Amino acid sequence: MGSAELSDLRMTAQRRAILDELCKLTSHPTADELYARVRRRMPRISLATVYRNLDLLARRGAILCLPDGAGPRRFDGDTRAHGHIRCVDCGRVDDVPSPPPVRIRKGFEKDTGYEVLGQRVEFVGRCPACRE
Amino acid sequence: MGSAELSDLRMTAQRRAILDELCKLTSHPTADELYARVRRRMPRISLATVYRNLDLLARRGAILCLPDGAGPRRFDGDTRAHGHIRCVDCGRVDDVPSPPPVRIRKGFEKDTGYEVLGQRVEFVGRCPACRE
DNA sequence: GTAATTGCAAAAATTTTGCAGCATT
DNA sequence: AATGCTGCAAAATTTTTGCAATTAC
Repeated sequence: MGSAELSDLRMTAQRRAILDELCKLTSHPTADELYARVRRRMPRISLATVYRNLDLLARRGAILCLPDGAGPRRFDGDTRAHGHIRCVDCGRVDDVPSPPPVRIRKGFEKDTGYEVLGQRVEFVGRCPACRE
Repeated sequence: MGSAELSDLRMTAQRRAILDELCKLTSHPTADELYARVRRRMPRISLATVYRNLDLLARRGAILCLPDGAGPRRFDGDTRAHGHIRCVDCGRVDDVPSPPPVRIRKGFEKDTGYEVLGQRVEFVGRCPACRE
């Protein structure tokens, strides 16, 4: 949702449905899971359309991409500041309160020559189900 | 290198070569790039062996896996505390000084039920070459 | 009307697996 | 000797792309 630069995109029914379903979910779905959901409303949509839209939306900051060390990427429709915790065993991702932003040392931007755009903090752990 | 639990692994020539090349590189290579390197010393090694070893080593914390939003995963042989900055345009990853650890609020562990094992801070930005 | 977007199918890219033989412990 | 590991080839998984038709602007 929200404040991102979507004005250069045409709002098709498919795009709206994808965005809508993603924002409705709190489960950080993979492209395939989201496809299954959207297909219930729109049976003829293709997986390629889901991928294409997730890519476009993520590029514009309208959604978040949460890559994992293994398995498919996950996506998050909630772009408000918040952190994530990911289970090392099953890959599940949950939200955690917004971690305080890490202060960037002046010198590191100068040393690396990078223009810094943002930062991500992610915790890794073991979820309740996998702790047993 | 170092302090990880490798005692349950047999130290084969392939494993040693993979670990050695990865630790020598500071470029956070993909599995395929690493394969190309190791193959110069050991022409008959297979890509499957590289993947299998990267997986085993990462699981034990002997190396780090740095998944990206798009494209293949990258790996890091340096497990000492340090952060990363990734270019949004070309995917290149560089090291930055160790960011201070984020203090975990007591309640969030209790709320989520997760056992917290660690945390990752990653900056995103635009590298010198892509800024032009 | 124009150009972005779509569905479909096919391909590409990335990663994993089965298996028989080999090597480390 | 036992069992983990390897190379090879094949498969599985995940993601991207070509193209003609469709649709938003």
